[in-house]
Amino acid sequence: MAEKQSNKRQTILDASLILFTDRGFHGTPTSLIAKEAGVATGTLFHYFKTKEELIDTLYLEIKKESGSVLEDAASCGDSCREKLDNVSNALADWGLDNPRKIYFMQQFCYSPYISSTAQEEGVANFAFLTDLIRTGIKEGWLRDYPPELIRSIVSSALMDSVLMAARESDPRVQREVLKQSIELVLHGIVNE
Amino acid sequence: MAEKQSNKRQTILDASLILFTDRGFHGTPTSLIAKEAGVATGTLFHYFKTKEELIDTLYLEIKKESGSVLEDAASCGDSCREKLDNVSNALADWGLDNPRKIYFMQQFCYSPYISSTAQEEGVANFAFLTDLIRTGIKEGWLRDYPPELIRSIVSSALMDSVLMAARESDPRVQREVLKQSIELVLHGIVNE
Amino acid sequence: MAEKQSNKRQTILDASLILFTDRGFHGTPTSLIAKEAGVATGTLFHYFKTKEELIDTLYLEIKKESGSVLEDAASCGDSCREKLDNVSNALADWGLDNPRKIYFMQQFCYSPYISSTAQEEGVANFAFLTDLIRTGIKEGWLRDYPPELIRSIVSSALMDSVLMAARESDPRVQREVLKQSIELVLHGIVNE
Amino acid sequence: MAEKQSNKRQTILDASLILFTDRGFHGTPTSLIAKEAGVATGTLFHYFKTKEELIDTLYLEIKKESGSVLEDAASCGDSCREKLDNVSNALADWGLDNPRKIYFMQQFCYSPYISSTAQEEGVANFAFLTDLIRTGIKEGWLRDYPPELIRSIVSSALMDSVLMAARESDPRVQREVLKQSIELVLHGIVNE
DNA sequence: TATGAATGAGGATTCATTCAT
DNA sequence: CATGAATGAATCCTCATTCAT
Repeated sequence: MAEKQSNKRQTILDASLILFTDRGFHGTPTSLIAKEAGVATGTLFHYFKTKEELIDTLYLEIKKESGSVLEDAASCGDSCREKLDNVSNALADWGLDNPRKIYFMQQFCYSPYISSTAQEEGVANFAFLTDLIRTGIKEGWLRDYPPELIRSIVSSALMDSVLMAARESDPRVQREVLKQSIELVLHGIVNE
Repeated sequence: MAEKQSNKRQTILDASLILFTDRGFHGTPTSLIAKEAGVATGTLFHYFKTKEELIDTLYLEIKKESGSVLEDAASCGDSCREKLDNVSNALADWGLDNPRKIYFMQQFCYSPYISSTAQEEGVANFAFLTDLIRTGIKEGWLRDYPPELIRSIVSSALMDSVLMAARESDPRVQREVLKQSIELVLHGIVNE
Repeated sequence: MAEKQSNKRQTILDASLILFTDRGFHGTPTSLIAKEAGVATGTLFHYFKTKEELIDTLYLEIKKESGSVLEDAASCGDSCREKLDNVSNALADWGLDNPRKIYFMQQFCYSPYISSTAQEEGVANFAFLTDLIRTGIKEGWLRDYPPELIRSIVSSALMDSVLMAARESDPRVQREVLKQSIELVLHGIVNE
Repeated sequence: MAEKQSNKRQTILDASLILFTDRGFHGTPTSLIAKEAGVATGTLFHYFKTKEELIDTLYLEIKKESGSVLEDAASCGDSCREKLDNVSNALADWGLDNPRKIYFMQQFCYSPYISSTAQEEGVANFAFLTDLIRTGIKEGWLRDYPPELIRSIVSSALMDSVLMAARESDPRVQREVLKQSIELVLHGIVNE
């Protein structure tokens, strides 16, 4: 009932994620995306006016998805501290399930390929994190540093760690690597 | 006196760094690099067999330069702790002086555009950092976590911070941002 | 009515034959072929993945056409001797009508430009000739020499003669030259 | 005393013959010729003003060499008939010793790459053959056909045969193939 | 003579995008 | 909605040739 929209659109986005992370933007012709998605080249341009729009869309959808995953995690905690722990763990879980999405964000977040408007829109999905940090500082258990800076450091360190962990083959090792990363990073920002 | 060798090679590398960080690999035709460097297109290919070789070379030279800057800083400290501080500060200083080089490394370090052999060669320049960390752990003042993981977290967090800082216009603010970042990051990895 | 398939492919092949025989492979840019054929450069590469594939295709189509012309001629004779005469005359007729095709084959048959697989495929179209010669030898009226050798000598001599004849302007002279060539060549291979 | 001219010129011509027959004109950059010849690119252009001049020169030298080999052979016979036999055998001998030179002539004699003046000059070296044939016709033992046509047929058939023979590995087989070819071809042009 | 760095016009090929069906 | 043939501007790279040393 709800999922009316042709599934071709999603098929194209799925194929794009794989191809872009494997071969980069430039290394991925639209014709190849269409072929892998099993549609005609013209069809791709029905759903996305240009290649850039396709890229932006994919970027935003991933940003949105990860943002809401983390926001859900935050809402499941009672204390602010607990919320931050939940968020960290949720990022680890989701990242290990979706390493390509993490890779995509890391690889291209500063890329000139992504339009700056998409860039800004994407970042907006994580505004709640800054708020969370701000609260933690007020409560005194987070060190008193610029919330934006804390958020930036935490997220870049954790995203990189997810990528490191994803390179391990044993899931137990993956989880261990991320657990340690979280400990290291959070230890840096809490008092005591 | 001594540096006879044609400077065109270096001119091409310099122009490439600016163009690549402004416009990305794909957005930078070799013809434009040649034009900006003030040489003929053929000359570019005289020094670099392909565009990819140019990219790899630039990547490796930057990795090498930054590696040796940090290594020099490390050698100027007496204690291991002092060495680590010096390295952190050196990264901040060099990064603020060469934000494009940081940007280049961040933007492309996982990029499919850079050959994996160049990737590996580049990483080798930072092996001494892992050793330094290992020593710190043995001495007891660094927390006992996998040295590779610590190095990865510190470097990704600091490089990101350099980029944040570089966006500030006031040099004083830039230095302050980086000072805070170093405090946050190091606090995460030392005991107590 | 039936030939729906875009005729652009054939247009490109036709233009190629003229240009290649006039200017050689190297002297014929793909852009010029496209222009003469009245299509966009991209279209040429839509039908032929590379310039070499275009060349191979043209070579093979000509070999196939000439092969089937000669085979048809052979099938129209009662005796083996008659078949051989028919084949010789058919080569003369077809050659005078299509001197460029003869020229193309002569000029490039051993050329490094044509892939060796195309080379072999092309030769296969004339296998029936060797069989014909073999029969003639068994019947006793052809001299007992290696059939392959006979075929090679006859065809190289006649093809060259077609080219000589084609240089004459008067069709009557052309026919006379070829009649004489056939007499000379066949006289060399028959007994008595 | 006599061989003053720098041997580099000859070295370049030697390298050219090998490269041109292996890779064709277009597939052989002047830089590669220079490298194989062990000289600088500039040196090549000291001896040959352009690439075309190099090609023409090589073509003419080969034509001249083969022409004089055949002319020498002709001069060693008493009767006209004997001369023709000697010429045929000399072509076979020289061809087997220099298959690349035969190949070069065959591959490129009609090529648009060779200037038409070089073409004509080259053919001039074989004028004596036409005279020889003309004499043979007058003497009555050669069939009365246009001498030019006879010469053309004989030479194209024999050159092709040399190439066929050269593909054989056993020298004995090579000689046998050529002996048979000569028998076939000459049988076509003599009376009786 | 000999060198080889430098040149830049030219050429094969790619690919985002359109549009008639 | 869907198709895929057609387009042609744009790009990477080659290579004959020059010239300062």
